[in-house]
Amino acid sequence: MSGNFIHTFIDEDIAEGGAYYGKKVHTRFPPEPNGYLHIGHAKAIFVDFGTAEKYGGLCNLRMDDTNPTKEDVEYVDAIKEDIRWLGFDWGDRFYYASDYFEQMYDCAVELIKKGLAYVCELSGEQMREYRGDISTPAKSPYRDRPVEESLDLFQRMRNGEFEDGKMTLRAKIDLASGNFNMRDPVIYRINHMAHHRTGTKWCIYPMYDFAHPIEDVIEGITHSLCTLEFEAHRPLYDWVVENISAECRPRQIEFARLGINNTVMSKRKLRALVEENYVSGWDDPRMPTICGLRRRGYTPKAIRSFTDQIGVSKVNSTVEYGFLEHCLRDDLNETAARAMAVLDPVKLVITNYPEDKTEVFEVENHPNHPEMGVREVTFSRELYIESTDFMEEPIKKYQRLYPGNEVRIKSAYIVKCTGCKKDESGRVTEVYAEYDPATRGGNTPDGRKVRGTIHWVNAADCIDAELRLYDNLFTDPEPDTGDKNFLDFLNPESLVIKTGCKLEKSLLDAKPDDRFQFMRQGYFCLDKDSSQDKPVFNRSVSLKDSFKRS
RNA sequence: UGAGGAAUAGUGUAACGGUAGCACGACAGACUCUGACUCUGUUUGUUGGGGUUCGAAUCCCUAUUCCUCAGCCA
Repeated sequence: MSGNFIHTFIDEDIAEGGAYYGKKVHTRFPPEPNGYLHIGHAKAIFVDFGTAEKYGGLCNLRMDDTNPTKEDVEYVDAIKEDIRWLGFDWGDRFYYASDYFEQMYDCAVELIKKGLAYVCELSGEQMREYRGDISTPAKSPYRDRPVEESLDLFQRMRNGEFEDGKMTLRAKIDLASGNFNMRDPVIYRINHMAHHRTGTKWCIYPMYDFAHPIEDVIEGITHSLCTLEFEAHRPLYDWVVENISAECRPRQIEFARLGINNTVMSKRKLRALVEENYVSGWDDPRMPTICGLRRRGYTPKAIRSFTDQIGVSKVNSTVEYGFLEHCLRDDLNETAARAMAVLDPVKLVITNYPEDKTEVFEVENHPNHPEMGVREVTFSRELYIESTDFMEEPIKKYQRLYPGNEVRIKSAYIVKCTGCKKDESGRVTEVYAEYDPATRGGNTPDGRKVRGTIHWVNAADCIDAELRLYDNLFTDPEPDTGDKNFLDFLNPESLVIKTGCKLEKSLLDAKPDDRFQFMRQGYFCLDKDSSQDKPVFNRSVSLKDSFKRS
């Protein structure tokens, strides 16, 4: 792994020594349990866990659950499962920010006592009005409230004496700061709502800017890695760490979040896609969620390879979706078993092959990995082949079936095309060919060159299946920038269901985690909807096709 | 016109002040019982303008462009 700017910062910290940084590098991944993890989180997970790993340190998993209005236990388990699936391990360091509420409260009291926080009775509307602007400082008539009074009011806020929004606790910093986050930010608000873990014990909850640095201090985090939008919050982060009784000084470092073209990544939008039924659920194979990618057939290795290679920087960037696909192909090419499947079947009749004869051929499961073994497929007079593997009038450089041309029927025989039959509309219904018995097994004893090899299944001995082919959910590279609305760019062809596909019999034994490469059709995996009666396979990604139809 | 960031090929990402490299893509070719894989080759880049220096992507000045911030969200 090559170094990135975060490593440079950490190296500097280590070089400077100091009481704290002599210890192990300690990071954390702090999702809010209000939705499912997506590929963007995978990058953050890689940065957080990967950085700790690089320095022989530790990374905690922490649920940042300081706002009960949006959070739910349902997400906690899903998040843990996804991270585990990606292959990261937080050991016994799984925490909830809500477990620190008492300590956060104590910190708030400490700030009030130091004259660094006060209870403010401005309403939300008033606060907005009083916030000022670039040239006008903010104001609050409650700023100089005596410490004792704030202490009393804050206690009573906690006791539940006031309704939501009635008052807030604010840090007393700088009402004229050019950084609005420093204009006496709210650090506690009243919210009479049951929290998914603490129930009704609390009716006041700390704000992110106040809670996060405290969480980091409590856990002994050395480097708090987060995304770029928190850059302007760093002065506040540092302010909190400096003004509470902290035993360590975590350093916040920001990096760019992941963007992928033709993809939306915000939880709000993904939720809209799910709730308005544009997709089948959070794990719809078209979703950029971890569970969606998993169902699509992505492997943890491919995702880690992706996050590893896109790099970490402070530049807002958009990675091409094709790069994610490349990473998947790269993995699956080595590990996926080969199998034959015909998506658009047309019958091929070997006219000089006996009608009642059946042969069994052994086919390798992987051309480069003999240790993956072989499987048996049956062969007889009538086969199904891909309709695109025959052209009555071949185009330039076409090397598959056309009258007079020879091709290899994968692992079986070499056949010579003799013609075809068409229906009244001109559609080819059957293709005819003659086989050469001397080429059994697909060999050419006379050394003749046969350019094309096509895949097939035995018409009398195959399974009927449904294949689902996916494309990007959006047709626009940046579906939600400027005045655009991402819903206007939903791709109507993002899911193409192909029924009546003919698969070789061995695929009946497929298991959920198996991955297959269907010759020239891409990589597939069994879908969770699949059953013995109705096998369903998802295409994870297509194969590259350099054949130019001109 | 406030504050904080960022600009390197089509995309992403490297380069103590010392030959601008890597990956993906694209293009061309070789190989092939997958028009895949693999291999070979080609293409394209330091935002503009000054300055310092023997030497600048890197340091300085300046211009331009883009991103983030005025939630009692995170």
